[in-house]
Amino acid sequence: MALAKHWEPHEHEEAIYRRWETAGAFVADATSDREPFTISMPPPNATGTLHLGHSIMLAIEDAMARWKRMAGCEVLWLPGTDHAAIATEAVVIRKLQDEGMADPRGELGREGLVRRIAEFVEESRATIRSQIRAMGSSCDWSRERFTMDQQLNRCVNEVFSRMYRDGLIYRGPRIVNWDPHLQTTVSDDEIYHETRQAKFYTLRYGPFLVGTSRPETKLGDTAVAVHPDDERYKEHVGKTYEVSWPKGPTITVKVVADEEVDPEFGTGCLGVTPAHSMVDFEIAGRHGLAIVQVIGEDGRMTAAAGEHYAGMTVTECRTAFAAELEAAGLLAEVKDYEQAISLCYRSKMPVEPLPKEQWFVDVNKRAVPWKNGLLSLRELMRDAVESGDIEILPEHEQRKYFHWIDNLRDWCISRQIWWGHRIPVWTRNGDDPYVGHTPPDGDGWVQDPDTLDTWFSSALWTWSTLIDPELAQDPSLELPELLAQSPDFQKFHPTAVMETGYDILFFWVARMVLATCYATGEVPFRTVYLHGLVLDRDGDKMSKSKPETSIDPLDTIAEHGTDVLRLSLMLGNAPGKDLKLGKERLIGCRRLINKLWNATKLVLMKVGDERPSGTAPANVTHPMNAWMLTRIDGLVSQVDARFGGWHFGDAAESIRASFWDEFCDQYLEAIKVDELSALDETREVLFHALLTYLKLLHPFMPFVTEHLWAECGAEGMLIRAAWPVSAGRDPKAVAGIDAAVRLISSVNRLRAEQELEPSAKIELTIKARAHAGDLQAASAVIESRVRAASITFVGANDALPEGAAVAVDPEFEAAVALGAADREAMRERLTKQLEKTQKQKAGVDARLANENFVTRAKPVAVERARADAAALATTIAALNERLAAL
RNA sequence: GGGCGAUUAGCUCAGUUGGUCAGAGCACGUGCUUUACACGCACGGGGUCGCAGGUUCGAGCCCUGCAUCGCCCA
Repeated sequence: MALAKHWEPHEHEEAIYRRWETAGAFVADATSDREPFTISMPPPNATGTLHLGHSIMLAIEDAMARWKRMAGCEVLWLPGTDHAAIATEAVVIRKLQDEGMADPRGELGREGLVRRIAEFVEESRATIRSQIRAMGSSCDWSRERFTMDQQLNRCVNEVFSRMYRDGLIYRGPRIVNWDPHLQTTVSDDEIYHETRQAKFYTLRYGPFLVGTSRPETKLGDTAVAVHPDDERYKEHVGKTYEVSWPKGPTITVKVVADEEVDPEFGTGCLGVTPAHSMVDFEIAGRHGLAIVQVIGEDGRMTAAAGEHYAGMTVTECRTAFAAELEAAGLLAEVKDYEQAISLCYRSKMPVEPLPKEQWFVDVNKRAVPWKNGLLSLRELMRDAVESGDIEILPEHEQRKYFHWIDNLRDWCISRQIWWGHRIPVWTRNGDDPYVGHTPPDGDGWVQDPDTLDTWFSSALWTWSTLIDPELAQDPSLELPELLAQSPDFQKFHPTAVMETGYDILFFWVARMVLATCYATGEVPFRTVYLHGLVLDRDGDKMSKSKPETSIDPLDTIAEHGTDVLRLSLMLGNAPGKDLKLGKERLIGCRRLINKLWNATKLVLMKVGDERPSGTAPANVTHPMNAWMLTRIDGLVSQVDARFGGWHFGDAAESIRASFWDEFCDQYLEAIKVDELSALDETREVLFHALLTYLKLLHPFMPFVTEHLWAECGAEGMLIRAAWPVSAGRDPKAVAGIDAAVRLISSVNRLRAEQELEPSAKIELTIKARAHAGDLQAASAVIESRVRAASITFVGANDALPEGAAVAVDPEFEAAVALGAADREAMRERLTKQLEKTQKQKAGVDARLANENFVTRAKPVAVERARADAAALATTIAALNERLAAL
């Protein structure tokens, strides 16, 4: 039965996916002898919906997985979802509030709220699951994981406990980023900066002038710092002053000398507010200064700010305090200023630096055994990449990684929210804290109320997902035993590739390196492939406020099908490169799929109901067939090389180019000639070529290729077909057909130039300087492609017909005998070609005349130049002859 | 302020170790109901490779400076 007119994705995609799944095509076998290839899918938020960031991730990873699977690897692509602590808790609380619950935390209590969140997550997780399926993802659903699964919790507790015992986790007061809106700390990487128009105030401050953009914090100052070499203030260093603010309080400030102070900035005096600035906190630590907290966790001024200000919000206090300073004549100057403020990624609200008792990961303590030494976590992260154990692509991201490591501070891992892995620490009056993966024996123990940063559990993702869930329930097993006895971990870890967006390198990738090297002694992955952002056609971030350029993956799938979306994300895709995606691009991809569809239709018609084997025939007689086999062969090598170098966009592009230009435009047109299509070998080559293109394209457009594979009646499912292998055919052996292709093109150019009627048949004469045999063998093809009534071959030294339009090539001349030839047009073109050729020859000659070139350039280059000069000379002679004949 | 990039045809981008490297797709122009495909076919026009120096026999490619744009960090 003939193929339908067009590919209708919606009629087939779901059924095809179900066929793959039912056949178990995605399931990895931990007991196989095949080489493992593992990808841990970066887990989307369990409550999220598919966006283009997910789509590009899934498209790339699925292409990797399908390619490696066809190439014979035991592929495990492990899917999962993330509990996304802060985001999810906030969403559920808002939902409950919308439903009329004023204070969900207070009304439900901890257990109640966590249960509600868990229920919500469970329900909404189905959405993202089905969307990952809709993308065609060939991931192993039997191994799906969730970051809050039992065995993942076990791993989290194990790692926390071990780090605590090794002294790598400590509890201590430090300045943290406090989000008063979400009522939790956030890590350094969860904040971003924005510049806003603000005022810069300079206040009279005892004997000093001190500048600040946040005058309200000055209520909590305990020192004035100056640079040790600053002569202006030398006499003050070491003294203590009392500063009385108009409405209180009176603060006591010590004058200290500290290198950190920039004497050029402002007045060179820095009011030190240890409680509300990271830098000041460190200065305070160096000089043993008091810490006075004047801003509370609710974002309001504390009692320490004095009775007058206590209870005001920060903004209210700033206004009030500035006004009172001015009234008292203590405000020396106010100017406009671009202030960089810190905002929380989640809430988009300003974060307050506050001193707080929190859990931290110490990145500087040398306590990790690694390669015969004892390293700090910072050094460990550096070594894993520096040593080449982990490769980061694109390479320049590696430099950013090192830069980030150099500036890394201890990692605050505790969060004041309820949805997440609870910190496995229990305390009891008078006892030392108990830290472990199970609660302690005895009564009266209270577990730390905080939960861990989501990234702490995601940091274990590559291996905690491979721990056997049954074994994880046995508390008597130590972590090394759990690892040793989990078949999946043994077979599939370290993973091969971590494929994710470059925007997540520090949040996640670096932390996986840290936690995994520490806990398992193995790197989490060999290669980090970082893809770019998907932007709109103008190069801006996609945004709902720009609907005309915004593209939604689900809409695109509905409108064009999944293959179109995937291909549009893969063509032109290179590591680290942002991708501009517009509607035009989608249309372009749809065209390729349509072309594939129709080419298959033609091949099936030509091949007939009795299908050939699909393998390449061992021997072919017709040069056109040899040419096609050679082209396919070269393509396979090229695609392998590009896949191997992770250049997916280039791989897709080379397949597209070969398929369209060589297979469709040349070969499929050629086989319309009966003489060729009547050959059995042609049917075999046709079918073999088509199946090979289907295989090569499968990682990029799995649905339509799988469908066409079935339409071809090929064996089994394409997803399990063997990846093509190049036979290493010599392209020089088919140069004759390359010449024929050029000849067809030049004759058609003559036709256009002479403005021949499309239906007019021509009399063609060919003078072959090379490949005469192949050109003659292909004469029927040439005849059909250029619409010739007849072709006459003449010897290399014979004359061409008088008054004919002629095309000149280094290897042939082609003459179209036509009475009405437009001599002027032809003279013009030949002259133009002659000028161009002469210019080229002059360039080559000049090089060859240069003694330095001949003696100093690589011999290969010189030889090539000589060959070029000879070929150009032949062409020039022929062109001159043609012009003279006119 | 520190770091990382980018700048090649109207647009999106290829150009691997310096030597036919000035290319592709889209868009554009002309012609075509050629028996798979107008989501097509044939043919064509279009760029002093951001600017200025330098290295070299030779630079889109290497080096230096500048300009413009983008991202990350402070």
